[in-house]
Amino acid sequence: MPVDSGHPEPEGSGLSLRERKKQRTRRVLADTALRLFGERGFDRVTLEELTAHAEVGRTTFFRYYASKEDVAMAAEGELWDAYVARFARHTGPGPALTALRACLTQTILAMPAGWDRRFVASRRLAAGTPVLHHHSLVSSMRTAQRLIEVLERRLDTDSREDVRLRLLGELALGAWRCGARNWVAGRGEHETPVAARRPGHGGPALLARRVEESFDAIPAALALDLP
Amino acid sequence: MPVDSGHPEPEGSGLSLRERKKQRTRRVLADTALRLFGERGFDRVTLEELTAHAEVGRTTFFRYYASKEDVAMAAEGELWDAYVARFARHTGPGPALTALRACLTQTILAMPAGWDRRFVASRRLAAGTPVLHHHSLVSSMRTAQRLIEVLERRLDTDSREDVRLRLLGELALGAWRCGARNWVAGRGEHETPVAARRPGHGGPALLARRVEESFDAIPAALALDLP
DNA sequence: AACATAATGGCACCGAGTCCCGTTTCATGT
DNA sequence: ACATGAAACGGGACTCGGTGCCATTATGTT
Repeated sequence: MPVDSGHPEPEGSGLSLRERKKQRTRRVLADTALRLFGERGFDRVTLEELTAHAEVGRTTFFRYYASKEDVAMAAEGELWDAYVARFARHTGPGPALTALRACLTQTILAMPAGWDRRFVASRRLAAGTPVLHHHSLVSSMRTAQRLIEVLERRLDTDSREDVRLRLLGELALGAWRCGARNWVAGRGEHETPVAARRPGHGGPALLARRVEESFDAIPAALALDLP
Repeated sequence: MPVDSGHPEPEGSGLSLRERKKQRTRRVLADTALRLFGERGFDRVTLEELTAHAEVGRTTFFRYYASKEDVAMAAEGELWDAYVARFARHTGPGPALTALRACLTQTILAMPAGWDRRFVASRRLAAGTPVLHHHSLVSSMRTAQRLIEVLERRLDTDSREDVRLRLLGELALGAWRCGARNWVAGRGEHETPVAARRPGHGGPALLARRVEESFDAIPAALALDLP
């Protein structure tokens, strides 16, 4: 869809009028959703109300988002698309886990301005809404699957032949979940500087840091002893 | 609920008549569900039909299972309950990952007879039904969470303080997912003996073996190199 | 200006899940 | 054996997410 055909509109962001309208509708839906859900709770807002506020028909909504959960967690979806794309582009020898890790932090830091605010709003919703939390888990697992498929192509192997591929994908996203959880909780490895103010949780930089810390902890986790 | 109060029924499995009837209804629902879903597909069977075949009211169904997905994946739920219970009981020093691993394989091997057939039927359904696959992922993630809570109590730590706890929980269930996937696919580390006949997939023993292989592969996965 | 195509939104429909409430079935004490 | 209280049951109405159909409108093209 984002492929450029004839551009009759030299003005704007280089997209056709139709494309710009679609982008705009998509944004309006996501923004209104985050606002309404934040105000009154995910399950106390019906799609009827959401689409009314966004001034689109109910039918149109489903042409932009696959489900009510989907629009609430849109920010996460954008991160995963960017992550998989980056990892697929990434070329270079070295440890696979390091590559997975580097691509993830780079992706986080490269997300467009304002992304972190939308993301943290989603996470806040998910914290109090089981179905949203589930949606988040599933989307991260789907990301692991997509990473594995990239690895399979790169190494020309089947992940059923070599269990290591799947383990790596699972592990990378596991580390992400640890890091993200600690980020929204406002807790760090050692200290949480006062600078980590509530609303933004310190921004993408701190999120990336939390994820790095989780990756760092992997060897120590394997060695953890029970008393 | 399974606590023993006055037992007016010395006959049977040591449960009251009411309790036995409930167990029976629960089984009937799960069995009919697996049969109908297997015959015509998960989303081509309505709850109306399911409850009609099981001869219970629609209302009653939801007193036994939380959702349509839940009854389809009941076998998995039983495994997780048993796993968490065993790990909570498990006492003994040593590497935590080893304990998680041992408890999992022991739990698999200790599941009641016939469990593996129901389980493999569930997995087969899930393979062709996205919502069931999602349900499976979420229930394994919830299990990781429960294991983490056990670890927290054991070590008297918060998993936000010590990222290693969460990483371990994630890793254990990640290894499970790898092993289970290879088991249903009928693929092994090196070879798949002819003995691994289709329907039962070699039974719990082979499943446990696949999971062990996944745990074994963890160090090698961390060291995997990209060309 | 006329045409082709894509997006829109109204409408009817399906089915999962919740709630309420009257009825039935089991457990228990006399 | 029978009465009583509690628990399970099931019918029916309701909400709401999600799908399919189709006429209408808006955009891009010639």
